[in-house]
Amino acid sequence: MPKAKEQFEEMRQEAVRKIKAAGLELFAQKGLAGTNIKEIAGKANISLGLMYHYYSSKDDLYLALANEAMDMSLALLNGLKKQPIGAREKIGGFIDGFLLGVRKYPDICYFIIYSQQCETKDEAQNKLLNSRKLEPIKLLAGIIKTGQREGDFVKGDAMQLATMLVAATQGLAELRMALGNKFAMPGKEMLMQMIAPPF
Amino acid sequence: MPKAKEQFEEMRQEAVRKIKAAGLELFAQKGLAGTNIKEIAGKANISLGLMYHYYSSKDDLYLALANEAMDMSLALLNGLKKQPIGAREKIGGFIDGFLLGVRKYPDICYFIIYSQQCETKDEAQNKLLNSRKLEPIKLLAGIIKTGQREGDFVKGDAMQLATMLVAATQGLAELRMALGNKFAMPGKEMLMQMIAPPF
Amino acid sequence: MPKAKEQFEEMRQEAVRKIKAAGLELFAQKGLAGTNIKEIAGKANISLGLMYHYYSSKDDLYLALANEAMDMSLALLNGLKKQPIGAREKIGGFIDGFLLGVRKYPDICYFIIYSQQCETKDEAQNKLLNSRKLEPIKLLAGIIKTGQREGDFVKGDAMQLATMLVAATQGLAELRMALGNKFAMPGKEMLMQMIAPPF
Amino acid sequence: MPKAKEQFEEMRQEAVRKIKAAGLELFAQKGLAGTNIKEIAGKANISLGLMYHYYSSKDDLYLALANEAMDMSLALLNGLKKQPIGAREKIGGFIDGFLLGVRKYPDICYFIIYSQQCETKDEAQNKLLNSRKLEPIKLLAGIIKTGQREGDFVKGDAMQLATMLVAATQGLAELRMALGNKFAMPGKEMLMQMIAPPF
DNA sequence: CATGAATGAGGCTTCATTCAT
DNA sequence: TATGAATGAAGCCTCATTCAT
Repeated sequence: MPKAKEQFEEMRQEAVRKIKAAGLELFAQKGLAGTNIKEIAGKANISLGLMYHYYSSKDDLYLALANEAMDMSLALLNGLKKQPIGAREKIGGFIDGFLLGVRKYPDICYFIIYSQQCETKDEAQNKLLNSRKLEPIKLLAGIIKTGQREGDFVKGDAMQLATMLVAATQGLAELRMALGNKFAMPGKEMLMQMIAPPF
Repeated sequence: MPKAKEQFEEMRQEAVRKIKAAGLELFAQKGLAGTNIKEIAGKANISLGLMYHYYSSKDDLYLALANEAMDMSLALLNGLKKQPIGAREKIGGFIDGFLLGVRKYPDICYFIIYSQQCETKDEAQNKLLNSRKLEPIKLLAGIIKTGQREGDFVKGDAMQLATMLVAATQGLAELRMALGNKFAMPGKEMLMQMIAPPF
Repeated sequence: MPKAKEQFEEMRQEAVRKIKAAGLELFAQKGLAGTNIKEIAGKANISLGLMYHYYSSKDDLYLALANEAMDMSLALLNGLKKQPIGAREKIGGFIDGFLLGVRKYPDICYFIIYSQQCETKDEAQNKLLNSRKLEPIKLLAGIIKTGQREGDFVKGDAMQLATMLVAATQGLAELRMALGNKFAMPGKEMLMQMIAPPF
Repeated sequence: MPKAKEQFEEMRQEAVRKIKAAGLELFAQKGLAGTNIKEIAGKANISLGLMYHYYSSKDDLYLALANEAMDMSLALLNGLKKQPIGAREKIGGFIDGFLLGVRKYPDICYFIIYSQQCETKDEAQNKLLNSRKLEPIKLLAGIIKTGQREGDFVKGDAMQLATMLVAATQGLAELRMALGNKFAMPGKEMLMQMIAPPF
C-alpha cells in the first residue's frame, strides 16, 4: 500500500522547516562561506543526503533563505503602506517590526536586514539579490516623502533618509549579533527621530 | 646600517604593503572564509611562500588588518577627543572621517567599520576583537555626554546614541559595497542631526 | 488461477519489461558506473522501491541484461548452426541478424555486441561474463571451419577469423552509437567478404 | 634563492607524465565514470591535490588523454599519407601501427581506438570528440579510394570500407582488453584482406 | 629573500540502498 | 504491490600550509 500523499507532504514540510531554521541560524552567524552543510544537517537533525533532497546545493538554500527574508521585509513595508495611517505611524511600524524581530529571533538579524556578503558564485543571482536590496529603501523613501509633505518629518533627500534608516537597522542587527548582551539597543523614539522628530 | 640592509628593509615594506592592500580588498569583498590565500598572493603579485614569510597564516593576516582598521578608527576618535573644540565639532570630525574614508577607499569599508563576522577559530582572538568593537562606541558616548551637557544635542542614553551612530556608519559602508553607484549616501548634515540637530 | 493472481502477474511482467527497456538504453549509452538507478526508475516510470522489488541491486539488473543479450546472440548462432544450410548462408544469417538488430534497436548496440567494461565488483561474475564472450566466437569458428572445408571461404586460422568478424560487429555497433547518422554502415556483402568472398 | 625555472619545468613534466600514464591505464580499464581520481593519484604516486594542480577536473584529464590519443592516430595516418608508397603499403602501415600499439601497450587499447563512451557532462566537448572520430575514417577512405583506382583493392564504397576497418581495430582492441591471453589476434595479412586481398 | 610544487584534511555533492507505510 | 523519503559511505574538488631549492 503506497504511503498516502498527505503523509509525504507532511514529511517534506517538516524536513524543509527544520533545514531552513538551521540554515538561517548558521548562515546568520557565520556567513555563506563560513557555514558548512554538515553542520546545518546536524543542527536540523537530518542526514546530509536529505538536505540535497530538498535543496540542490548550499547556495540554493542560502538564496532561498535570503529571498524569503527580503520577501518578509517587503511584505511588512507593503502592508504598512496600504494602511490608513499617517506616515509617522508607518515609519513607527517599520521600526517596531525591526525591534521586535531582533528581540524575538536574535539570530535572524542577518536576514532581517540585508545580507551583506552574498557571494553565490552565480553572478546573475548576486545581481538579483543586490537589486532587491534597493526595493525596501525605495518604499521607505515614498513614505518619507509623504511625511515630509505632511509637515512633521525632517528635511532632506528622501532616498538618503531611507538609506540611512535602513543602514542603521542593518548595522544595529549586526552589532547585536557581534556584541550580544553588552549591547545598548536604541529605543523606538531614538530611531524615530532620525526621520520624524517629536515636534 | 649598511646599504644592503636598507634595501632589504625596503623590500620588506613593499611586500607587506602589497599583501595588506590585496588582503584588505579581498577580505572586504568576500569575508574571511570566502577569501583564499592564493588569490591574495596573486593580487599582491608575490609568491605564496613569501606571504607565509610575513604572515604565519590567513587568520594572522586577517587579524592584523582588522586590528589596524580598529586602531585607525580609535586614533581618529582619540585625536578628536583631545582637540580643543566643541562636542558638535568632534562628532562632525568623526562623520567627516567616515565619509572621506568611504569615498577615498571604497573597498576599505569593511574595515573602516567593524568587521561583523570574524570567525577566527581562535576563540580568544574573537573575544578580543569583539571587545575592541565597543571601544569607539564608548569614546563616542563620552563625547556625546559632553555635548548633551553643553546643550545642543538630542536627549537620551548616550551609549544608545553612540551605538546608533556607529551602526549607521557600518550599515552605510556595507550598503555602499553592495550597491555601488546605485546608492544614495547621506550627507554630513543628515548624519549629524541623528545626534546634534541644527537647533 | 484466480483472476487476481493473473492480474498481479501481468503487473509484474509489465513492470519488469519497463525496467529492462529503460536499463538497456541507459546502460548502453553511459555504461554501468555512469548510469544511476534513479534515472532508470524515472525512465521506466516506476518508483525506486519497485525497482528493488524486482532487482536486488544495480549490478543485478546489469548482469541480467548482459546475460540476456548474450543469450540472444548465442541463440541466433545456435539456431543457424542447426539449420540445413551451407556455411556461407550461416555466416550471412549472423550478419543479417546483426545489421537488423542495429537498425531496429539502435540503442541496444551495446548489448547486441559484447559489453566491454563490465566491472561488477563481483569478480566471479566478471569472469563468468568474460568467459561467455568467447562462446559466440567459438561457435562462429566452427562454422567457418566447415566453410573452409567446403572451399569458398578465405584461408587462415578460424578462431582469428571469427574474432575479427565479431570485433568488427562490436566496433560497428559502437561507432553507430557514437556517430549516429554521420555513420556509413557497411552492407552485408562487404562484411561477408571478410570471411567468404564472392568467389 | 628561488628554485631555477628549469627545475620547476622538470618537476611539472615528470608529474604530468606520471598522471597521464596512470590515467590512461585506468580509464582504459574502467571508463571515465568507473575510474576514481584517488586511484589515479595512487597509481601515479602523487597526491590527490597535485592532480588538480595540473588538471582542473577528472573530465579535463580524460579529455586531454582522449584528444592526445586521437592526435597520435591522426599523426600516424597523415604520416603515411604523405609517404611516397603505394596505397597497399599505407594500409599495411596503419595495420602495423595498430598491431604494434596493442602489443606494446596493451592497456592503451581504449585510447588507440576510439573512446566509446565519453560522457563528459560537457555536451560541447562530447560533440567535439565525436566529430574527431570521423577524421581518421575519412583519411583512410581517401587512401582506399586511391588504392581502388590503382586496381588491387576490393570494390565498394570507400567510406564504408574505412569504417569497417576502423571498427574492426576498435573491436579487436576491446576484445583484447576483455579477454586477455585467451584471445586470438588476427595477423596483418588477415586484416589486410578486408581491404586489399593478396591478388 | 623568493618560488611554486606538493600535501592531505576537509568540504560539497552524488547515489545505491533501505524502510515505514 | 507500491511509494518516495531517508541514510551515509564514497566520490570529486578546494585550499591552507609546508618545503626543497
